[in-house]
Amino acid sequence: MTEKPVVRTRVAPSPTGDPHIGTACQALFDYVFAKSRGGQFVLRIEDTDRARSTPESEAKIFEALRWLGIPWDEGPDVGGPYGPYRQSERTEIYREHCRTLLDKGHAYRCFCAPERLETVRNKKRGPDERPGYDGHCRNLGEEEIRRRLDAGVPFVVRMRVPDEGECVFKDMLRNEVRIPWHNVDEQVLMKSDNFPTYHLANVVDDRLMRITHVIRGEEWISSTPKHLLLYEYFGWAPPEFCHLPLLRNPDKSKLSKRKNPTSILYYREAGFLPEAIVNYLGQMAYTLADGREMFSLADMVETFDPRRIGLGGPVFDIAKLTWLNGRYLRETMDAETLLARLREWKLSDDVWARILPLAQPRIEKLSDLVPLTAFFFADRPQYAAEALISKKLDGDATARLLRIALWEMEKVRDWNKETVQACVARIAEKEDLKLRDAVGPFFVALTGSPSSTPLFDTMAILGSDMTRRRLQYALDALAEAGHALSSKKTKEIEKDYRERYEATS
RNA sequence: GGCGCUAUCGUCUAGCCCGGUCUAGGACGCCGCCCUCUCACGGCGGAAACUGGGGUUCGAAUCCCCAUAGCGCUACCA
Repeated sequence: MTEKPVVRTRVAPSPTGDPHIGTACQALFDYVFAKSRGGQFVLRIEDTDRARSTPESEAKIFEALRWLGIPWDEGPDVGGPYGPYRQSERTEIYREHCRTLLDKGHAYRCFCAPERLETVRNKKRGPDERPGYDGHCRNLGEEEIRRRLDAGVPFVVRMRVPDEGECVFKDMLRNEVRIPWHNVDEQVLMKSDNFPTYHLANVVDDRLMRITHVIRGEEWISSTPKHLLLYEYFGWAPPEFCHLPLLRNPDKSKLSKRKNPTSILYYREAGFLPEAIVNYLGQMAYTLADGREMFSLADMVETFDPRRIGLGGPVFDIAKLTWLNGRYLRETMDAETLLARLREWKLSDDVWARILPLAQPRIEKLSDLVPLTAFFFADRPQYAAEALISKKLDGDATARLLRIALWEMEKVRDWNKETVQACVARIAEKEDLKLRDAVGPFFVALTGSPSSTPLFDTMAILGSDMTRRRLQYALDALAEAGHALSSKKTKEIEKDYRERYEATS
């Protein structure tokens, strides 16, 4: 009797920015699938992009998933038998596997300069041409390779892809997917910094970590042939593939922070409950057979049937999430529980201990306190859009300032009073504004009033996610008041921003 | 442009695999009414969808083909 291998799934986020609601959704389905089959769920950190990955972002992923209550059996923080679970700690493994491919002739070194690749990429290609790389270094002679290696010419390793035939694979949720090999790019496997790309690392790790079911976003369908080919090159049996539809913005495009709050931590700050979010996410492209709309993670595990996963990309609708959240608040807790939850959230002595020193000098009666500090506990402060505008800064200038601030603040890694102050000061300087004038719109956007607790302390307490969300709200308010940043205008600002801010940073 | 995926109310969806029971069901949002010291909750009701065209069939939301549309991928990002 052959024993069926234990079902193992994984979520493999890359720690570049805020923990994304889409990652949570994918993690949820991976988790539920594994658990419904008595299996294990693994968290792996894909930090092979060393330019963009940060430890702060990784920590936020743990925090967000833990807060949501989706536990992992193995991961960088808890360990496990197939570690390490952080790709940056597995580089030697990838290098070995890369050597194998090179030795077997399944991969080749490419010495092309980035500039050349740029040209190749931008060249308009005919319908019969392979996308991506043009195969320039595909058949270099031994000698030629040696010569460049000796000369220290930087190179990448690319996988070889057949010219003929097609890749046919079965997706758990779809019929056969057929993609002609001819349309598959000869992807880079090893970058010139000697780090692997997603494609190599992902296949090697899934194999070594005994992943049986790759449940991931639909955006990966077109890369699946590459992955399958790698399994074949290594002589490994591939796992099952299951591509989940992507969460969408209200305009149906892939869910993005441009158009929606996507940071899980923002939802926490705004007062959403983890069980409501998990429940709502479970409703994205999925329904329980009995039609229940309120269900827990355990309910989902108990009844999970992957065949009930729909394939249309669901729009992430905050209004409906809000309604569901309200049901949890009023139907699942008594006053005592609610109070405990409120304390767990923000109404704690710890938080008050940070707020009080800012508020005390500004009150004359005890009764002044709550009105003065209410905005700390709100999601969107209430104010008229005109309040954001001043003589020094008209509506358009304010919009520009806030837009730039949003970009700059994304880059603040360790969010505290000092870093945030430096950030705003830098913007004021670059925009040639006195700090005093620049700060006005921030006060209103963040606190709802031009006079309030000190800005930078306030920002530190609100936190990165909520601060940035409120700036976005302010931008929305300005847009409604006739100061919308068109996408053209935004592009102009962004170009200008990149030139003036990044060169010197 | 190329390749791929998808397609039921504005949104999340049931139904589709195993055609008739679908005058297409539920939920969010919206509107109206009721409850009520206000508001909210709750209750009741309403407007609102099978993308189009061809087949197959006695019969198609359900099966097939084409068109269209949306989305994704098309990086030394994942």
